Amino acid sequence: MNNIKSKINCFECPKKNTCLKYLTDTEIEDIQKSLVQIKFKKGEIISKQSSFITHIMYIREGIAKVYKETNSQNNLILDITPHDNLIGLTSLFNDNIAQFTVTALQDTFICAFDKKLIESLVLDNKHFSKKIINLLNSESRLFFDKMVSLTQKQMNGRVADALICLSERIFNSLCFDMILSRKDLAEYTGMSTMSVVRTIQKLKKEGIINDEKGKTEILKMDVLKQISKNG
Amino acid sequence: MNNIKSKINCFECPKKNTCLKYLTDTEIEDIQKSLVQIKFKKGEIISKQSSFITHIMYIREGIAKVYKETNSQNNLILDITPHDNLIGLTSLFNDNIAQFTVTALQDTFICAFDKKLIESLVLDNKHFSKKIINLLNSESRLFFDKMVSLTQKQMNGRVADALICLSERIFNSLCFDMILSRKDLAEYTGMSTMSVVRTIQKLKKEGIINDEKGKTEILKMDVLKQISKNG
DNA sequence: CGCGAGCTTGACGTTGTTCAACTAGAGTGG
DNA sequence: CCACTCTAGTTGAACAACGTCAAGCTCGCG
Repeated sequence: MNNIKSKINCFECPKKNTCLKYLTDTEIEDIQKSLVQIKFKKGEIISKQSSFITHIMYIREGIAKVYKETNSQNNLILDITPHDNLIGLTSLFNDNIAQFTVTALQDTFICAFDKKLIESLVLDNKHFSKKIINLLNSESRLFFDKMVSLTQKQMNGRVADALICLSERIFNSLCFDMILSRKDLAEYTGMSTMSVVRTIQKLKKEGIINDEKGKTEILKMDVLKQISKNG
Repeated sequence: MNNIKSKINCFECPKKNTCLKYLTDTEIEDIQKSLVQIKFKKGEIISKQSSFITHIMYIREGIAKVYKETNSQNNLILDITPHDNLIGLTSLFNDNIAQFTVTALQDTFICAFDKKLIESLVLDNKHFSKKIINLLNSESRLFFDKMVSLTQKQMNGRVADALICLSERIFNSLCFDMILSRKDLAEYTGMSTMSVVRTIQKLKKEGIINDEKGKTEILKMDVLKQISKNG
């Protein structure tokens, strides 16, 4: 973890239009004042379940995993969150205790906004408010779909869903770094690590994917989609 | 389904403080103007997945089940929603296609508010906005917990969770009408109907619950909670 | 009385987990 | 540079959990 000494100015930020699009210049100035920028190394904890939430975080660069720590040995990975996304929105106007842990899957660059400030912006700025509610609801939809995947599909389908998610939502490419360990994949799909291994080996043998030295390539996306559909 | 001829006046509504608490009198008047009140009989569809959403619904009386219809035979019941709750909030500032089907588990009395009106109230009224976001986020938390239950617990734990939910969240009583069929319970817990039956029979034999003629009683809540905790 | 929907039960097959042993590669210290 | 350790990944065999099939049951209802 590493606080950035020379803060990037929000007005000059190349991400300005992604993240601050709906804010006025005065509002961006307020953001700028309270802004904290932090770099996290791969594997580091960005936010810990049950701790006090003071900030809403914007992933400027990198990828994070968001998961519930449960009493059992296995966690449940709720979401893999790529750059240009906000983390912690579900704590808005709710209690300030983090509902999940967030860690960096790659080196990750975070802009942390004061939660109270964001809350007041949501109340004062209609465009921002609209966007935030829209984001919350889009997120909910992803979770509903994930819930269907987890309850209705069996191993092949769930692993296929995970791979499709990585390819389409996270990397936007058929070939990508396998940033998730087998155990991560297990916690993401609600399976055991060994079952994940076996399922992936099968997909490899059938020539549907390739997976070597941390690089995964989807060779037959159509077949993978079919597997996802059939459960 | 039955449109109410003599509309209940919002200002005289005994539920006024639950539902319209954060609105001004002028705003309540607007609500009143566009208000549609509908009675649904047990089993009737209140809102159908994939149909066009025009209204946000308030369950004035009754209980509804909210579920995803999937390609498989089995649906996934996302939530059992008791009276004094809003349905359809996840469609706010999102597209207008219903993401799930809602049916009445009991005779249910709905107040349907124009969605566009609600959206404009959310943008214009800070207190209301705050409350709506709070509701959305509280709902999300329930879903996260449900997801943990579905993925990490086995049958006993999941059935225990369902019964505890009915007792504590829906009926607020250890003894309640079993409004869910065995198939409903299966779709709520992600199990097969037969497995639900077997699990419930076991709980009965062990004297933890009683279940006769559509009435369910939790005899040993402490044991049930233990089962829920142990998975 | 007979019908049908929902519930129940047992036997059996499938799916997925667990345990244990083994492998490969990365990092460490001498 | 080599031995050593450590972790992640892999594999097979035994086992448990859960679903499926088929049959019978119950109860409300016409």
